[in-house]
Amino acid sequence: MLSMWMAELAARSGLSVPTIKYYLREGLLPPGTATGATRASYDEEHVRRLRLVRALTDVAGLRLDTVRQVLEGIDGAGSWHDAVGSAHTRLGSPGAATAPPSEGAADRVAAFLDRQGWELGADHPQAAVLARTLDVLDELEHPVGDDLLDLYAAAMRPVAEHEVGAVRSDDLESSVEAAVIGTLVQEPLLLAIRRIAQENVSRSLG
Amino acid sequence: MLSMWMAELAARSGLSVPTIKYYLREGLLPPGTATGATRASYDEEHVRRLRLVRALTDVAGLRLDTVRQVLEGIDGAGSWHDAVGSAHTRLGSPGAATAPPSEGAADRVAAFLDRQGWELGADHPQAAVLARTLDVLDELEHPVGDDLLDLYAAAMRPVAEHEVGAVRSDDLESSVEAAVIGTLVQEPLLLAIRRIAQENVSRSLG
DNA sequence: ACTCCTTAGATAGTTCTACTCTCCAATATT
DNA sequence: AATATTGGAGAGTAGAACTATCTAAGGAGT
Repeated sequence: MLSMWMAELAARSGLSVPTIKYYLREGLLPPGTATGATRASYDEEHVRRLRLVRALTDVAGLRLDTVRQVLEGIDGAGSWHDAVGSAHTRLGSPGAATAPPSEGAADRVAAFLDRQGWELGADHPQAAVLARTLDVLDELEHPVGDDLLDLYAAAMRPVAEHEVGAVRSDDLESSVEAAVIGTLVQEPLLLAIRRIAQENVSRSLG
Repeated sequence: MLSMWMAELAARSGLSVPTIKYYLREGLLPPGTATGATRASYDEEHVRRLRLVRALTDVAGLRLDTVRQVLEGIDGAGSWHDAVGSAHTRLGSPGAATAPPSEGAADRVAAFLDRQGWELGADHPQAAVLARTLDVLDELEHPVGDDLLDLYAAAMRPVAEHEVGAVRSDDLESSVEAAVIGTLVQEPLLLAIRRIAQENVSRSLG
């Protein structure tokens, strides 16, 4: 099964032919190899790419233009670190345009990163998400303390170590793709488990 | 500042008057107390509610109809556990309609919950999210092992205990609202910290 | 060679979400 | 009395993600 036509690509990916054409137009799927003016053949890579696109939209909840940027990052990345960094740079927060964080929140985030021994440009999007979320929690009169941030960090440190260590492949291309999957598609697992844990803890406390 | 008119509610919440009217129509904001045929007065609760709505859309990334369902859960909940359970029941996955999970994935989730000593109806939405995500990861040829699930559970257990323990208020109403905030609005904090941790671990490994 | 079917490529239309605008009559305010 | 604001209802709009239609060019079977 080295190559296939559009109809089979649609069948293998579970998407309709018009949807795949739309993804081609939007630059989410590289064009097939043209075998004439009205024919192009696709291969296994195209099937994988389409499945990844759907995972990033349906499971990770990304918008298509974000998916496109993340995929461009995959295609251009030279290492695991590049790929993850590139993906994170393009992510920001799930919702709408983020207002700039307050100075106080930015300072708290800087102190937090310092406490954890983590280096990160202060202009990194995830630092901005952190600071902005702290602001929103303050506005909701539900401020979170530095102890919670440190607890989150303590919880995520071994998780991150395991996840990064799990992707030790010689194949750079698939390793880079695995980085994005491991970061974005596994997020719902972590959140679902947190929710389940919360429900069980709260039940056990009456 | 016991009560205010629409114009001031708009100013205090940062939303436009038409948007607030829209939220009233959609049942996201309870109506003010009418003081005549063309006048209604709003209070501090309305300001808080509007801020919560924006936090749930902008920060937690929920859609408005999901927000409405979650808020209805708050208004009807009798306990922390009820509120969180109700919110989780209405959440499902971030993206589109979820296909039913495979039998194998459902079995793995059941075994996982059993290993962790967690009780949860097999029909609980978060269990379905878990199973469905496992299926998607398999389809992406990026299967995750039970060890990762157990690692996530070990990481989330102390987090959940701290979070649930942090909400010990005598005021039931604000406690129930705090449950939803603590669950949903704090999610971006956890995810951002995971991403930052991943980047630092991967940098430290070269 | 002839007919039928599929495809690439382009354009236009649809559905859904979350607003945003416009009106109107009924008040408040000045 | 003149002006401004509000509640309520309906229509209109912008963006995202498809979906449908059309055309011309191949290719497949006979």
